[in-house]
Amino acid sequence: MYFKIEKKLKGSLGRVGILETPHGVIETPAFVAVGTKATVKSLSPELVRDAGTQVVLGNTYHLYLQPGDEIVRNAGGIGKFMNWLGPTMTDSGGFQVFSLGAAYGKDISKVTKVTDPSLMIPERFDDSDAPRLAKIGQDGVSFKSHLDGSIHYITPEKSIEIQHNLGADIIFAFDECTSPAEDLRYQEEALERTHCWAERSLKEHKRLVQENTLRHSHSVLEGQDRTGRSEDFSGYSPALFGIVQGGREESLRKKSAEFIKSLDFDGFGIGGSFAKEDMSTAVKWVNEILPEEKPRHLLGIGEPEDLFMGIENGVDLFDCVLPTRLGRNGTVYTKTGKMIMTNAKFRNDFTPIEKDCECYSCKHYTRAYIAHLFHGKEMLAGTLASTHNLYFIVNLVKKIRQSILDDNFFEFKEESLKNYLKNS
RNA sequence: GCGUCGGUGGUAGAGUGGUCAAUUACAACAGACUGUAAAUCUGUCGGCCUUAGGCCUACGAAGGUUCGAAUCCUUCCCGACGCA
Repeated sequence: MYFKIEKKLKGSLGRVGILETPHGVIETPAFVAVGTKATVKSLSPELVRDAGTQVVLGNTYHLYLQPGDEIVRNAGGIGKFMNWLGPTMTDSGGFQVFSLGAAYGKDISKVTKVTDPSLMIPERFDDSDAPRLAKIGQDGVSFKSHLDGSIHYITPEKSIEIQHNLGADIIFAFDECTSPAEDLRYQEEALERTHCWAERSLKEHKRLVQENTLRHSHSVLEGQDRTGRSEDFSGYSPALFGIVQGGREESLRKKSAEFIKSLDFDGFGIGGSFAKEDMSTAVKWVNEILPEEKPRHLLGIGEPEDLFMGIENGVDLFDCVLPTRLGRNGTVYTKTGKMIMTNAKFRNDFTPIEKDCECYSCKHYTRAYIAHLFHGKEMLAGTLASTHNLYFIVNLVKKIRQSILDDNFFEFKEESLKNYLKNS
Protein backbone atom coordinates (compact mmCIF):
# COMPACT_ATOMS: atom_id res chain seq x y z
CA MET A 1 0.00 0.00 0.00
CA TYR A 2 1.18 3.43 -0.85
CA PHE A 3 -0.29 6.74 0.32
CA LYS A 4 0.45 10.15 -1.09
CA ILE A 5 -0.97 13.52 -0.15
CA GLU A 6 -1.80 15.60 -3.18
CA LYS A 7 -3.12 18.74 -1.63
CA LYS A 8 -3.81 20.11 1.82
CA LEU A 9 -6.74 22.14 2.99
CA LYS A 10 -5.38 25.44 4.26
CA GLY A 11 -6.05 26.31 7.87
CA SER A 12 -7.12 22.82 8.85
CA LEU A 13 -5.99 19.21 8.99
CA GLY A 14 -7.75 18.29 5.76
CA ARG A 15 -6.04 16.81 2.76
CA VAL A 16 -6.60 15.17 -0.60
CA GLY A 17 -4.62 12.06 -1.36
CA ILE A 18 -4.11 8.90 -3.35
CA LEU A 19 -4.04 5.51 -1.72
CA GLU A 20 -2.69 2.72 -3.89
CA THR A 21 -3.60 -0.86 -3.09
CA PRO A 22 -2.93 -4.12 -4.92
CA HIS A 23 -6.48 -3.97 -6.26
CA GLY A 24 -6.51 -0.39 -7.36
CA VAL A 25 -6.28 3.22 -6.37
CA ILE A 26 -8.48 4.97 -3.83
CA GLU A 27 -8.79 8.70 -4.23
CA THR A 28 -9.09 10.13 -0.74
CA PRO A 29 -11.02 11.31 1.08
CA ALA A 30 -13.26 8.39 0.16
CA PHE A 31 -16.35 6.70 1.45
CA VAL A 32 -16.01 2.96 1.92
CA ALA A 33 -19.13 0.90 1.28
CA VAL A 34 -19.87 -1.52 4.10
CA GLY A 35 -20.22 -5.11 2.97
CA THR A 36 -20.17 -6.89 6.29
CA LYS A 37 -20.86 -10.39 5.08
CA ALA A 38 -19.04 -9.97 1.77
CA THR A 39 -22.01 -8.26 0.22
CA VAL A 40 -23.16 -4.68 0.24
CA LYS A 41 -26.66 -5.48 1.35
CA SER A 42 -29.19 -5.59 -1.48
CA LEU A 43 -26.68 -4.38 -4.09
CA SER A 44 -24.81 -6.24 -6.79
CA PRO A 45 -21.15 -5.29 -7.20
CA GLU A 46 -22.09 -3.60 -10.46
CA LEU A 47 -24.52 -1.33 -8.63
CA VAL A 48 -21.92 -0.68 -5.95
CA ARG A 49 -19.36 0.24 -8.57
CA ASP A 50 -21.77 2.36 -10.60
CA ALA A 51 -22.58 4.30 -7.45
CA GLY A 52 -18.96 5.43 -7.57
CA THR A 53 -17.73 3.22 -4.74
CA GLN A 54 -13.98 2.67 -4.71
CA VAL A 55 -13.56 0.23 -1.84
CA VAL A 56 -15.64 -2.23 0.16
CA LEU A 57 -15.28 -3.22 3.83
CA GLY A 58 -16.10 -6.72 5.11
CA ASN A 59 -16.22 -7.96 8.67
CA THR A 60 -13.96 -10.48 10.36
CA TYR A 61 -16.44 -11.68 12.93
CA HIS A 62 -19.31 -12.26 10.52
CA LEU A 63 -17.23 -13.94 7.83
CA TYR A 64 -15.44 -16.09 10.37
CA LEU A 65 -18.80 -17.39 11.62
CA GLN A 66 -20.24 -17.70 8.15
CA PRO A 67 -19.09 -19.04 5.76
CA GLY A 68 -15.77 -19.34 7.61
CA ASP A 69 -12.54 -17.59 6.72
CA GLU A 70 -11.03 -20.74 5.22
CA ILE A 71 -13.76 -20.82 2.62
CA VAL A 72 -13.19 -17.19 1.75
CA ARG A 73 -9.50 -17.93 1.46
CA ASN A 74 -10.16 -20.91 -0.77
CA ALA A 75 -12.34 -18.68 -2.92
CA GLY A 76 -9.32 -16.48 -3.47
CA GLY A 77 -10.03 -13.83 -0.88
CA ILE A 78 -12.99 -11.64 -0.10
CA GLY A 79 -12.81 -9.59 -3.28
CA LYS A 80 -12.80 -12.56 -5.59
CA PHE A 81 -15.35 -14.37 -3.45
CA MET A 82 -17.89 -11.56 -3.74
CA ASN A 83 -16.90 -10.49 -7.26
CA TRP A 84 -15.69 -7.08 -6.15
CA LEU A 85 -12.65 -6.39 -8.25
CA GLY A 86 -11.55 -3.20 -6.51
CA PRO A 87 -9.81 -2.59 -3.20
CA THR A 88 -11.15 -4.23 -0.07
CA MET A 89 -10.79 -3.83 3.68
CA THR A 90 -11.87 -5.90 6.65
CA ASP A 91 -12.79 -4.72 10.09
CA SER A 92 -11.26 -6.69 12.92
CA GLY A 93 -14.36 -7.59 14.89
CA GLY A 94 -13.51 -4.98 17.48
CA PHE A 95 -16.80 -3.22 16.94
CA GLN A 96 -18.64 -6.41 17.82
CA VAL A 97 -16.98 -6.27 21.24
CA PHE A 98 -19.18 -3.22 21.68
CA SER A 99 -22.30 -4.00 19.65
CA LEU A 100 -22.62 -7.54 21.00
CA GLY A 101 -21.20 -6.62 24.40
CA ALA A 102 -21.97 -3.48 26.35
CA ALA A 103 -24.47 -2.25 23.77
CA TYR A 104 -26.26 -5.56 23.32
CA GLY A 105 -29.99 -5.18 23.82
CA LYS A 106 -29.55 -1.63 25.03
CA ASP A 107 -30.40 1.73 23.70
CA ILE A 108 -26.78 2.61 23.10
CA SER A 109 -25.52 3.10 19.61
CA LYS A 110 -22.45 4.17 17.74
CA VAL A 111 -23.42 7.81 17.94
CA THR A 112 -25.40 8.59 21.03
CA LYS A 113 -28.08 11.23 21.33
CA VAL A 114 -27.29 12.13 24.90
CA THR A 115 -26.05 15.67 24.93
CA ASP A 116 -24.70 15.63 28.43
CA PRO A 117 -22.54 12.57 29.03
CA SER A 118 -22.86 13.09 32.77
CA LEU A 119 -26.46 11.97 32.34
CA MET A 120 -25.20 8.62 31.17
CA ILE A 121 -25.17 6.54 34.28
CA PRO A 122 -22.33 4.06 34.18
CA GLU A 123 -24.28 0.90 33.77
CA ARG A 124 -21.63 -1.59 34.51
CA PHE A 125 -22.36 -1.45 38.21
CA ASP A 126 -25.90 -2.69 38.02
CA ASP A 127 -26.13 -4.64 34.81
CA SER A 128 -23.58 -7.35 35.33
CA ASP A 129 -26.30 -9.88 34.65
CA ALA A 130 -27.45 -8.17 31.48
CA PRO A 131 -27.25 -10.53 28.55
CA ARG A 132 -24.26 -10.07 26.33
CA LEU A 133 -23.04 -11.99 23.34
CA ALA A 134 -19.51 -10.70 23.84
CA LYS A 135 -17.54 -10.97 27.05
CA ILE A 136 -14.06 -9.57 27.47
CA GLY A 137 -11.53 -11.92 28.90
CA GLN A 138 -7.89 -11.70 29.85
CA ASP A 139 -6.57 -12.36 26.44
CA GLY A 140 -9.37 -11.64 24.06
CA VAL A 141 -13.11 -11.71 23.73
CA SER A 142 -15.50 -14.64 23.86
CA PHE A 143 -18.39 -14.31 21.50
CA LYS A 144 -21.57 -16.27 21.64
CA SER A 145 -22.58 -16.70 18.03
CA HIS A 146 -25.90 -15.07 17.25
CA LEU A 147 -26.33 -17.71 14.57
CA ASP A 148 -26.15 -20.90 16.60
CA GLY A 149 -25.13 -19.97 20.13
CA SER A 150 -21.68 -21.51 19.81
CA ILE A 151 -18.87 -19.86 21.75
CA HIS A 152 -15.83 -18.43 19.96
CA TYR A 153 -12.81 -16.88 21.54
CA ILE A 154 -11.27 -14.14 19.43
CA THR A 155 -7.84 -12.88 20.34
CA PRO A 156 -5.87 -10.24 18.48
CA GLU A 157 -3.83 -13.02 16.91
CA LYS A 158 -6.96 -14.86 15.87
CA SER A 159 -8.51 -11.73 14.35
CA ILE A 160 -5.37 -11.07 12.31
CA GLU A 161 -5.15 -14.67 11.22
CA ILE A 162 -8.77 -14.58 10.08
CA GLN A 163 -8.20 -11.32 8.28
CA HIS A 164 -5.18 -12.73 6.50
CA ASN A 165 -7.40 -15.56 5.33
CA LEU A 166 -10.07 -13.12 4.20
CA GLY A 167 -7.36 -11.51 2.15
CA ALA A 168 -8.35 -7.85 2.02
CA ASP A 169 -5.96 -5.10 0.97
CA ILE A 170 -6.30 -3.23 4.24
CA ILE A 171 -7.00 -4.85 7.58
CA PHE A 172 -7.50 -3.54 11.12
CA ALA A 173 -6.00 -4.31 14.48
CA PHE A 174 -8.32 -5.95 17.02
CA ASP A 175 -9.60 -3.31 19.41
CA GLU A 176 -12.27 -2.71 22.00
CA CYS A 177 -14.84 -0.14 21.07
CA THR A 178 -16.09 1.05 24.44
CA SER A 179 -19.49 2.27 25.45
CA PRO A 180 -19.66 5.97 26.29
CA ALA A 181 -21.64 4.93 29.36
CA GLU A 182 -18.55 3.38 30.93
CA ASP A 183 -16.76 5.39 33.56
CA LEU A 184 -13.29 6.85 33.28
CA ARG A 185 -11.65 4.05 35.19
CA TYR A 186 -13.06 1.52 32.77
CA GLN A 187 -12.11 3.64 29.76
CA GLU A 188 -8.52 3.64 30.98
CA GLU A 189 -8.54 -0.07 31.53
CA ALA A 190 -10.07 -0.72 28.10
CA LEU A 191 -7.58 1.57 26.44
CA GLU A 192 -4.68 -0.34 27.98
CA ARG A 193 -6.21 -3.49 26.59
CA THR A 194 -6.70 -2.00 23.12
CA HIS A 195 -3.05 -0.87 23.12
CA CYS A 196 -1.84 -4.26 24.18
CA TRP A 197 -4.00 -5.84 21.50
CA ALA A 198 -2.59 -3.39 18.95
CA GLU A 199 0.92 -4.61 19.67
CA ARG A 200 -0.15 -8.21 19.50
CA SER A 201 -2.08 -7.60 16.26
CA LEU A 202 0.95 -6.00 14.71
CA LYS A 203 3.26 -8.77 15.85
CA GLU A 204 1.02 -11.49 14.48
CA HIS A 205 0.57 -9.57 11.27
CA LYS A 206 4.33 -9.31 10.74
CA ARG A 207 4.74 -12.97 11.47
CA LEU A 208 2.12 -13.91 8.87
CA VAL A 209 3.53 -11.51 6.30
CA GLN A 210 6.94 -13.01 6.77
CA GLU A 211 5.49 -16.49 6.42
CA ASN A 212 3.75 -15.47 3.22
CA THR A 213 6.90 -13.90 1.87
CA LEU A 214 8.87 -17.06 2.52
CA ARG A 215 6.22 -19.18 0.88
CA HIS A 216 6.23 -16.77 -2.01
CA SER A 217 9.95 -17.04 -2.62
CA HIS A 218 9.68 -20.84 -2.43
CA SER A 219 6.86 -20.99 -4.93
CA VAL A 220 8.78 -18.67 -7.23
CA LEU A 221 11.78 -20.98 -7.01
CA GLU A 222 9.65 -24.04 -7.63
CA GLY A 223 7.80 -22.35 -10.41
CA GLN A 224 4.27 -22.68 -9.07
CA ASP A 225 1.99 -22.88 -6.11
CA ARG A 226 1.28 -26.46 -5.26
CA THR A 227 -1.31 -25.93 -2.59
CA GLY A 228 -4.10 -26.46 -5.07
CA ARG A 229 -5.88 -23.34 -3.91
CA SER A 230 -7.69 -21.35 -6.49
CA GLU A 231 -5.76 -18.24 -5.56
CA ASP A 232 -2.11 -17.99 -4.60
CA PHE A 233 -1.87 -16.26 -1.26
CA SER A 234 1.90 -16.42 -1.14
CA GLY A 235 3.37 -12.97 -0.98
CA TYR A 236 0.09 -11.61 0.33
CA SER A 237 0.90 -8.60 2.45
CA PRO A 238 -2.02 -6.42 3.43
CA ALA A 239 -1.71 -3.03 5.05
CA LEU A 240 -2.52 -3.04 8.75
CA PHE A 241 -4.23 -0.10 10.41
CA GLY A 242 -3.97 0.43 14.16
CA ILE A 243 -7.00 1.78 15.98
CA VAL A 244 -7.07 4.76 18.30
CA GLN A 245 -9.64 4.64 21.09
CA GLY A 246 -10.00 6.65 24.29
CA GLY A 247 -13.65 7.62 24.44
CA ARG A 248 -14.45 11.27 24.91
CA GLU A 249 -11.61 11.92 27.30
CA GLU A 250 -9.00 14.26 25.86
CA SER A 251 -6.09 12.82 27.80
CA LEU A 252 -6.98 9.27 26.81
CA ARG A 253 -7.53 10.12 23.16
CA LYS A 254 -4.19 11.85 22.95
CA LYS A 255 -2.44 9.14 24.87
CA SER A 256 -3.92 6.58 22.51
CA ALA A 257 -2.95 8.53 19.40
CA GLU A 258 0.61 8.84 20.72
CA PHE A 259 0.85 5.17 21.51
CA ILE A 260 -0.66 3.83 18.30
CA LYS A 261 1.42 6.28 16.33
CA SER A 262 4.57 4.84 17.92
CA LEU A 263 3.84 1.41 16.45
CA ASP A 264 4.68 0.44 12.91
CA PHE A 265 1.20 0.58 11.42
CA ASP A 266 0.50 1.43 7.79
CA GLY A 267 -2.40 3.65 8.70
CA PHE A 268 -4.88 4.32 11.45
CA GLY A 269 -8.46 3.83 12.41
CA ILE A 270 -10.24 6.15 14.77
CA GLY A 271 -12.80 4.22 16.74
CA GLY A 272 -15.28 4.69 19.51
CA SER A 273 -18.86 5.43 20.28
CA PHE A 274 -19.40 9.16 20.49
CA ALA A 275 -21.84 11.76 21.56
CA LYS A 276 -22.32 13.69 18.36
CA GLU A 277 -20.80 16.91 19.62
CA ASP A 278 -17.73 15.12 20.96
CA MET A 279 -16.83 13.72 17.60
CA SER A 280 -15.04 16.63 16.01
CA THR A 281 -12.89 17.39 19.02
CA ALA A 282 -11.92 13.75 19.41
CA VAL A 283 -10.99 13.48 15.74
CA LYS A 284 -9.01 16.67 15.92
CA TRP A 285 -7.07 15.67 19.05
CA VAL A 286 -6.13 12.43 17.36
CA ASN A 287 -5.24 13.69 13.92
CA GLU A 288 -3.08 16.48 15.27
CA ILE A 289 -0.90 13.74 16.71
CA LEU A 290 -1.02 11.02 14.06
CA PRO A 291 1.71 11.21 11.41
CA GLU A 292 0.58 13.20 8.44
CA GLU A 293 1.95 10.84 5.84
CA LYS A 294 -0.21 7.87 6.83
CA PRO A 295 -3.93 7.46 6.05
CA ARG A 296 -6.64 7.72 8.69
CA HIS A 297 -9.97 6.01 8.70
CA LEU A 298 -12.85 7.26 10.85
CA LEU A 299 -14.60 4.04 11.67
CA GLY A 300 -18.34 3.75 11.23
CA ILE A 301 -19.13 7.39 10.70
CA GLY A 302 -20.95 8.80 7.73
CA GLU A 303 -23.75 11.34 8.07
CA PRO A 304 -23.19 14.22 5.64
CA GLU A 305 -22.29 16.69 8.38
CA ASP A 306 -19.87 14.14 9.87
CA LEU A 307 -18.13 13.74 6.54
CA PHE A 308 -17.43 17.46 6.26
CA MET A 309 -16.26 17.51 9.86
CA GLY A 310 -14.01 14.50 9.42
CA ILE A 311 -12.45 15.63 6.20
CA GLU A 312 -11.77 19.08 7.59
CA ASN A 313 -10.10 17.39 10.52
CA GLY A 314 -7.82 15.19 8.48
CA VAL A 315 -9.79 11.99 7.90
CA ASP A 316 -9.07 10.14 4.65
CA LEU A 317 -11.50 7.23 4.81
CA PHE A 318 -15.00 6.72 6.16
CA ASP A 319 -17.26 3.74 6.28
CA CYS A 320 -20.82 3.62 7.47
CA VAL A 321 -23.81 1.32 7.28
CA LEU A 322 -26.26 4.19 7.00
CA PRO A 323 -26.61 4.44 3.21
CA THR A 324 -27.66 0.82 2.95
CA ARG A 325 -29.45 0.48 6.27
CA LEU A 326 -31.44 3.66 5.81
CA GLY A 327 -32.15 2.64 2.25
CA ARG A 328 -33.46 -0.76 3.20
CA ASN A 329 -35.54 0.82 5.94
CA GLY A 330 -37.13 3.33 3.61
CA THR A 331 -35.20 6.54 4.13
CA VAL A 332 -33.26 8.30 1.38
CA TYR A 333 -30.78 11.12 1.39
CA THR A 334 -31.41 14.30 -0.52
CA LYS A 335 -29.59 17.62 -0.68
CA THR A 336 -32.30 19.09 1.51
CA GLY A 337 -32.32 16.38 4.14
CA LYS A 338 -33.60 12.85 4.54
CA MET A 339 -36.90 11.68 3.10
CA ILE A 340 -38.96 8.75 4.31
CA MET A 341 -40.22 7.11 1.16
CA THR A 342 -43.19 5.43 2.82
CA ASN A 343 -44.74 8.79 3.66
CA ALA A 344 -48.18 9.14 2.13
CA LYS A 345 -47.20 12.21 0.12
CA PHE A 346 -44.96 10.16 -2.18
CA ARG A 347 -47.63 7.69 -3.27
CA ASN A 348 -48.63 9.89 -6.16
CA ASP A 349 -45.35 11.68 -6.80
CA PHE A 350 -43.99 10.78 -10.20
CA THR A 351 -40.70 12.64 -9.91
CA PRO A 352 -37.39 10.93 -9.11
CA ILE A 353 -36.01 10.95 -5.56
CA GLU A 354 -33.86 13.89 -6.65
CA LYS A 355 -34.45 15.41 -10.03
CA ASP A 356 -30.84 16.23 -10.82
CA CYS A 357 -29.37 13.01 -9.38
CA GLU A 358 -27.40 10.84 -11.77
CA CYS A 359 -27.78 7.58 -9.86
CA TYR A 360 -29.37 4.53 -11.43
CA SER A 361 -32.49 4.79 -9.28
CA CYS A 362 -33.14 8.44 -10.04
CA LYS A 363 -32.52 8.00 -13.73
CA HIS A 364 -35.09 5.24 -14.06
CA TYR A 365 -37.65 5.35 -11.25
CA THR A 366 -40.12 7.66 -9.57
CA ARG A 367 -40.86 8.31 -5.92
CA ALA A 368 -44.31 6.85 -6.43
CA TYR A 369 -42.86 3.61 -7.74
CA ILE A 370 -40.28 3.31 -4.96
CA ALA A 371 -42.94 4.15 -2.37
CA HIS A 372 -45.10 1.46 -3.92
CA LEU A 373 -42.26 -1.07 -3.66
CA PHE A 374 -41.78 -0.24 0.00
CA HIS A 375 -45.49 -0.50 0.76
CA GLY A 376 -45.58 -3.78 -1.08
CA LYS A 377 -42.49 -4.99 0.77
CA GLU A 378 -40.77 -5.72 -2.49
CA MET A 379 -37.04 -6.46 -2.44
CA LEU A 380 -36.31 -3.95 -5.17
CA ALA A 381 -37.34 -1.15 -2.81
CA GLY A 382 -34.26 -1.58 -0.62
CA THR A 383 -32.06 -1.99 -3.66
CA LEU A 384 -33.20 1.21 -5.33
CA ALA A 385 -33.08 3.26 -2.13
CA SER A 386 -29.66 1.87 -1.17
CA THR A 387 -28.35 2.53 -4.65
CA HIS A 388 -29.39 6.14 -4.38
CA ASN A 389 -28.06 6.55 -0.85
CA LEU A 390 -24.71 5.01 -1.62
CA TYR A 391 -24.38 7.19 -4.69
CA PHE A 392 -25.39 10.22 -2.65
CA ILE A 393 -22.82 9.68 0.11
CA VAL A 394 -19.98 8.43 -2.08
CA ASN A 395 -20.43 11.37 -4.38
CA LEU A 396 -20.76 13.83 -1.56
CA VAL A 397 -17.29 12.79 -0.43
CA LYS A 398 -16.04 13.04 -4.01
CA LYS A 399 -17.45 16.53 -4.26
CA ILE A 400 -15.84 17.50 -0.99
CA ARG A 401 -12.56 16.16 -2.33
CA GLN A 402 -12.97 18.20 -5.47
CA SER A 403 -13.84 21.29 -3.45
CA ILE A 404 -10.47 21.03 -1.69
CA LEU A 405 -8.72 20.74 -5.04
CA ASP A 406 -10.73 23.73 -6.25
CA ASP A 407 -9.99 25.77 -3.11
CA ASN A 408 -13.63 26.19 -2.18
CA PHE A 409 -14.12 23.62 0.56
CA PHE A 410 -15.54 26.01 3.12
CA GLU A 411 -18.01 27.57 0.70
CA PHE A 412 -19.13 24.15 -0.44
CA LYS A 413 -19.48 22.98 3.15
CA GLU A 414 -21.52 25.96 4.23
CA GLU A 415 -23.81 25.80 1.22
CA SER A 416 -24.31 22.03 1.44
CA LEU A 417 -25.01 21.89 5.15
CA LYS A 418 -27.28 24.91 5.01
CA ASN A 419 -29.47 23.08 2.51
CA TYR A 420 -29.12 19.66 4.09
CA LEU A 421 -29.84 20.67 7.65
CA LYS A 422 -32.47 23.32 7.03
CA ASN A 423 -35.35 20.87 7.45
CA SER A 424 -34.01 19.17 10.52
C1' G B 1 -90.67 -21.70 3.90
C1' C B 2 -88.34 -24.53 8.04
C1' G B 3 -83.81 -25.51 10.69
C1' U B 4 -78.68 -24.53 12.17
C1' C B 5 -74.71 -21.30 12.72
C1' G B 6 -73.18 -16.45 12.34
C1' G B 7 -73.14 -10.70 11.88
C1' U B 8 -67.38 -6.92 16.51
C1' G B 9 -63.51 -0.95 15.05
C1' G B 10 -60.17 0.00 7.52
C1' U B 11 -59.65 -5.76 7.00
C1' A B 12 -59.22 -10.61 9.33
C1' G B 13 -60.45 -12.27 13.84
C1' A B 14 -60.58 -12.70 19.77
C1' G B 15 -63.98 -11.56 23.58
C1' U B 16 -69.59 -14.26 25.34
C1' G B 17 -73.02 -10.16 31.93
C1' G B 18 -68.93 -5.58 35.20
C1' U B 19 -61.55 -5.38 35.17
C1' C B 20 -64.10 -3.33 27.28
C1' A B 21 -63.18 2.09 23.54
C1' A B 22 -62.85 -3.69 23.22
C1' U B 23 -56.71 -9.09 22.94
C1' U B 24 -54.07 -9.95 18.47
C1' A B 25 -52.51 -9.66 13.43
C1' C B 26 -52.54 -7.01 9.02
C1' A B 27 -53.42 -2.34 6.75
C1' A B 28 -52.91 2.94 7.61
C1' C B 29 -50.12 7.15 9.67
C1' A B 30 -45.67 9.08 11.88
C1' G B 31 -40.75 8.30 13.60
C1' A B 32 -35.84 6.01 14.60
C1' C B 33 -31.42 3.91 12.46
C1' U B 34 -23.65 6.07 12.22
C1' G B 35 -16.61 -0.02 12.02
C1' U B 36 -24.82 -4.15 10.26
C1' A B 37 -27.80 -9.79 15.75
C1' A B 38 -31.24 -4.88 11.31
C1' A B 39 -35.47 -5.96 4.12
C1' U B 40 -35.26 -4.03 11.41
C1' C B 41 -37.32 -1.49 15.47
C1' U B 42 -40.66 2.20 18.01
C1' G B 43 -45.06 5.09 18.60
C1' U B 44 -50.21 6.35 17.14
C1' C B 45 -54.38 4.05 15.38
C1' G B 46 -63.54 5.92 17.38
C1' G B 47 -64.39 11.44 18.45
C1' C B 48 -63.56 15.74 21.62
C1' C B 49 -60.85 18.34 25.72
C1' U B 50 -54.15 20.23 27.24
C1' U B 51 -51.05 15.02 29.62
C1' A B 52 -52.91 12.62 34.58
C1' G B 53 -57.68 12.18 33.61
C1' G B 54 -62.49 13.32 31.84
C1' C B 55 -66.73 13.47 28.49
C1' C B 56 -69.40 11.60 24.22
C1' U B 57 -70.57 7.86 20.40
C1' A B 58 -69.76 2.62 19.57
C1' C B 59 -69.60 -4.52 18.79
C1' G B 60 -76.09 -5.50 12.19
C1' A B 61 -81.12 -2.56 13.70
C1' A B 62 -84.95 -1.65 17.22
C1' G B 63 -86.93 -2.82 21.74
C1' G B 64 -86.38 -5.37 26.50
C1' U B 65 -84.13 -7.88 31.12
C1' U B 66 -80.38 -6.02 34.69
C1' C B 67 -77.52 -1.66 39.44
C1' G B 68 -74.64 -2.82 34.88
C1' A B 69 -75.11 -5.64 28.07
C1' A B 70 -70.46 -6.53 22.55
C1' U B 71 -72.00 -10.50 25.87
C1' C B 72 -78.89 -12.60 28.09
C1' C B 73 -84.21 -12.23 25.81
C1' U B 74 -87.73 -10.66 21.68
C1' U B 75 -88.60 -8.98 16.84
C1' C B 76 -86.60 -7.37 12.35
C1' C B 77 -82.60 -7.04 8.57
C1' C B 78 -78.34 -9.47 6.33
C1' G B 79 -74.97 -13.85 5.28
C1' A B 80 -73.42 -19.09 5.07
C1' C B 81 -74.87 -24.06 5.27
C1' G B 82 -78.63 -28.05 5.54
C1' C B 83 -83.71 -29.72 4.47
C1' A B 84 -87.92 -28.81 1.52
